[in-house]
Amino acid sequence: MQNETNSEEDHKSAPKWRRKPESRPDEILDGALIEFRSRGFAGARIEDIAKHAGLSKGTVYLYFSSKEEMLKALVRRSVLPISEMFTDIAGHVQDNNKKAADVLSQMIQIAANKFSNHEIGSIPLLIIGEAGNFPELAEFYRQEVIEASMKAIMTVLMFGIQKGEFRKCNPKYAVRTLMGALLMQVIWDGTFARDDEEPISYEELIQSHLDIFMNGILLPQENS
Amino acid sequence: MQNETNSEEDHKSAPKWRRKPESRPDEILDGALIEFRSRGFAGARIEDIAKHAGLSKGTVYLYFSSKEEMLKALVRRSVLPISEMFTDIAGHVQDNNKKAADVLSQMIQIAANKFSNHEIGSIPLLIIGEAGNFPELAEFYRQEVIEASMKAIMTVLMFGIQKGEFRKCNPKYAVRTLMGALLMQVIWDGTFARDDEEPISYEELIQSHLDIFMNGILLPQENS
DNA sequence: TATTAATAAATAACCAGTCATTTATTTAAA
DNA sequence: TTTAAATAAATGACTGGTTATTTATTAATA
Repeated sequence: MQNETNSEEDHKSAPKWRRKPESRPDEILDGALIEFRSRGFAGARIEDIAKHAGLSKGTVYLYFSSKEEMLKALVRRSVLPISEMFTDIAGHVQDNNKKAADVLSQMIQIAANKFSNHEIGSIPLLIIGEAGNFPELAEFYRQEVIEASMKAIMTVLMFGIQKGEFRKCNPKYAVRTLMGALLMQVIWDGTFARDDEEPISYEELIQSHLDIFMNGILLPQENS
Repeated sequence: MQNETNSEEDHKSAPKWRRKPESRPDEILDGALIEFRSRGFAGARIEDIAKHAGLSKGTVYLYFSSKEEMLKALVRRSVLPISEMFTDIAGHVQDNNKKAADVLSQMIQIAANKFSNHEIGSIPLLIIGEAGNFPELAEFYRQEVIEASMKAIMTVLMFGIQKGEFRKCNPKYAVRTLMGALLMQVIWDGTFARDDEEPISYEELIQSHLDIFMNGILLPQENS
């Protein structure tokens, strides 16, 4: 991640070389995530967070004005890729001639992929633990991640029902059936999984889950 | 918030001071749950917990030796009814001639009922937030609640497969499909639900969920 | 040198847990 | 029955340790 150093001396113009790397705030957030998750927000010590980034306590205040600001930045950082992904996919549903079931499968698989990344999957767990202290943050996450995701999924569900591909169902509840297993896996990994055991395979879980869900929601059809 | 007067005779009630009732530890735990959930374990103040029970700080130490002890007692209190319930039900599966699907439905409905009780449903959320600080507690909950529940459900699933009632599936994953929606609802209620909106109906959600799940897992049959 | 980055030390709150003291209730002597 | 110990329950000021944030100082770069 180093920029080309001042091998080419340029005194006045060009990108200024700084010891402060661009990635510094990100590195601090990485440490913050680790500490927030393992000690809780109140229990996490700034000094420990700094240590993860190879800095001393005071230095993190050059990048974040407070502990709370770190938490907010952490959540913000995790949110963008998710909502983008979903609205993007949903926008293409009606255009192509894919089956709704395939679109749905694809969405869940992509989501599973995202959330299997610790940096993204840990955030909902953090919010669950801190929602009482930071209700605005929980509300933000609800809107930007959960409701955006639900909306995208419900769109496809309704589309599938409309087409006669899916049985009639209430998408408001069906979406919870669909997302629940994924959430459960995220929580399992971040809370209950032990080091000494074979981890649950996201891939197999999602495959099994989609198999049951699709079988449960598809209308029996002669052929297509 | 005054005491119900003593059963024996007493002429005047002095509001300032109350005799130690048997229920006192439970009242303290109720307050602890509220504070732990809204501030996190580290952020919760003993004085606030005490206030919920109408006591002063020092008094809670007559009942619990430390904050950590309160947390442990809180989890312990919530655990017993759950595991009892499940092992009890599972034990009766093979005896009667119910369909596996009906047994499963019943189990999920009973579980939903239990977890819709705030005192029980809040505990997994608490553990998710504090698993890093109290790994033994997370492990305890995993074994006593999650694995006990999973085991009971998987028993019924395997029974249903064996009977030819259910399609072949891997119970290890199917149980996650089944429990996930319930977990999602618990988290929704405890983390993201707003006061200004119609709450999601457990009953309707579970009905929809079971409908999809059963439809997804049942073998098509002529008649029964 | 001037400026920015980083640090280490200092400050100011905060709060778990303790304990000397107060208050209600019970016991039993008068 | 009245009254005065004795006991049980509850209190809240206080202590000690911890840590977020600020400030003074040093180091590195342009």
